[in-house]
Amino acid sequence: MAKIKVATHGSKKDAILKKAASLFRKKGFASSSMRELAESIGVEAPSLYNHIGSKSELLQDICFKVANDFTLQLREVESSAAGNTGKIEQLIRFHVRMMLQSFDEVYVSNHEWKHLKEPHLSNFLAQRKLYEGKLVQLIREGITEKELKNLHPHVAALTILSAVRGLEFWQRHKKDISTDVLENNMVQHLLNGLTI
Amino acid sequence: MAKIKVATHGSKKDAILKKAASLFRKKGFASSSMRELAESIGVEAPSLYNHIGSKSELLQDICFKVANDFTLQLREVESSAAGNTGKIEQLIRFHVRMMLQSFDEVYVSNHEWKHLKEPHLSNFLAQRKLYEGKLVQLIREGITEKELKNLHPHVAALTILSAVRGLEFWQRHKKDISTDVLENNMVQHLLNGLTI
DNA sequence: ACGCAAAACTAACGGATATTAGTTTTTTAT
DNA sequence: ATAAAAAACTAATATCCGTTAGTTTTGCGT
Repeated sequence: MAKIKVATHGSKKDAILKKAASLFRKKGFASSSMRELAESIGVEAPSLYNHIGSKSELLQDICFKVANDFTLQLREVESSAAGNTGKIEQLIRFHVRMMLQSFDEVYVSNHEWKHLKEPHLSNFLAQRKLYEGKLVQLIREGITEKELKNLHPHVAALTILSAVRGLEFWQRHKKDISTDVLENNMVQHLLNGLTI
Repeated sequence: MAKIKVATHGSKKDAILKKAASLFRKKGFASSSMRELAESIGVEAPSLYNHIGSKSELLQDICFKVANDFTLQLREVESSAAGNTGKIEQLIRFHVRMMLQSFDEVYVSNHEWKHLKEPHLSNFLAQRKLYEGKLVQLIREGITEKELKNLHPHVAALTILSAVRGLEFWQRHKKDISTDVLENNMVQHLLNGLTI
């Protein structure tokens, strides 16, 4: 009866993916049913299968879209003229923007990846590990070149990645503060510390 | 046939809770079945109900045990003689230790609380909000008293809490580094920053 | 206006789930 | 040793899930 509403320049699958990201974020992948997803779109569950292959495929598409965005940005940062500290700063700012602009998708990618099926699960984890490794290397070089304190590079990388990830809790206060100020605060805290 | 193995000074329910925390962490609450849990203990699923009320109850017990531990520690820190910065440092160190010593439970509390049923869900969130609020207040006072940089207190609190939370990814490297060094690294990074 | 493809629908299947009921075995207390 | 209580078992129920099959409706190109 009802038809799937498509945004301009978006396929029906894209419309489904958007709703799926929202549902998966709110209820978790395993607790979200195709019937619920269909209802949120205004259609019966089997109708979805005219546009998608399976429930798993939705999760894959969401997770890898996010992972690819970050991988792409990392490449861009790496080829920039900035120093190590500057590159790290660029990455922090990108994470902040992504979290605010694609909240549902980033959240799902961060929280629900463990429900990916093989071989996608392994691919995803490998991509994450690669990303993390590159950041560790940036920090390591920063330490070598006396830009950064001599902290354990893995711990520092984890601290940075986790801190930006924590912006998922920021959604409620979104209107209190602009994206710029938020970026600046995170960069200031993570690079220069909290104490005076 | 088989009996539930109980640790010294622990009830059978405690033994179940320990296994449940491990299972829920690995597979997520919604994707963990009572049959799986029973199997990991070496018993049939219905036998569990001689010791517990429901699957939900397991999650509640895990989440509130962790929440209470943190709330209790917060009270202790508040009544200490340390300054604001010192109190924040104590909290960071406690988070690190909790994450390493009660990994499964803290992880489940952090990731699976959304599957709590009312009124427990509301209680849990209220308790978290209270905890977060107290930390924000510590930071606010630190800023007023010129101990801390003038950052947005909410953002700083979120950064700290998220960073320690991120130690869940540290499990793989656990043996690389001692708890003390890890604590020191986190405190140093979050309070004094990464740059020299 | 008409035909065809896209996309909606209804009905249904096989399987998994938490939990209950009822029964048997095991442990504990006297 | 024996009775009572605790805790295991088997069987079963009702519900929900992802997905398929088959059918009807919709909408676009001619």
